[in-house]
Amino acid sequence: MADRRRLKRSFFRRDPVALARALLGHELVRRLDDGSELAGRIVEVEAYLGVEDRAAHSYAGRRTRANASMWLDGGRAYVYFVYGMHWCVNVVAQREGIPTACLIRALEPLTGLDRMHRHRTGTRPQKPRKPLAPQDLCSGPAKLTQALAIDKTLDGEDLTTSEVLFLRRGRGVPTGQVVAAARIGVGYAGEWALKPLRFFVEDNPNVSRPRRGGSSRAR
DNA sequence: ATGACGATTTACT
DNA sequence: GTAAATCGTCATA
Repeated sequence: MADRRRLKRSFFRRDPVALARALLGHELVRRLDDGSELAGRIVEVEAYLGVEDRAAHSYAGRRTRANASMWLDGGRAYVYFVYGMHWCVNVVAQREGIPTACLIRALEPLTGLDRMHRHRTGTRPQKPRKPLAPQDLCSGPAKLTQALAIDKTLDGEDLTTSEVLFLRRGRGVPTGQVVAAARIGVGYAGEWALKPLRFFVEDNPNVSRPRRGGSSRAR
């Protein structure tokens, strides 16, 4: 198959910080029921370190129906629902039983832009009413799930075998172009909110919040 | 049964 | 800058 570029299990079975950095530059691919393909290059990722990480859903071993996928083997998808209306997608790291993951925060749209645009501006809720520039399609964790039609049905999906959601090897990002900064939206996590666990491609217009930084605002 | 809370986005002052 | 939209899930009772 032309599956040669698909990232395999061994790629994912490493600590979440290493995985987050490694994911930059590779492609997230979504195949729809009608066979069309939507794809984007990963330009922003956050690492969630598991039971010790107060910002992680799996903090202190807290295990629920909603976050159960975090305990799956590396290379699975963890899709969760937030704020009553948005879905976000993670790539699970390490191995079964170790609940660490990487949140995909932004993509550089590559293929299927028109379809992405329709997904982003379709009927409510919380969707823009005006035409969007390419850099508005996938420049945020819930924007990209809208654009790629990712929701609960893909929670737990095995990215190493799935026909509808997977990762494809892309052009890597030079270390010098990777910026580390504090994670977004986790102000409740105390000092864990300050750690530089967010990684993005410098000067890429698709990054959700380009600013560098070591601090984050408390809620 | 009820209440509080988000790993966000958009629109508006 | 701030506020509203919106609801599944979990903790408490």
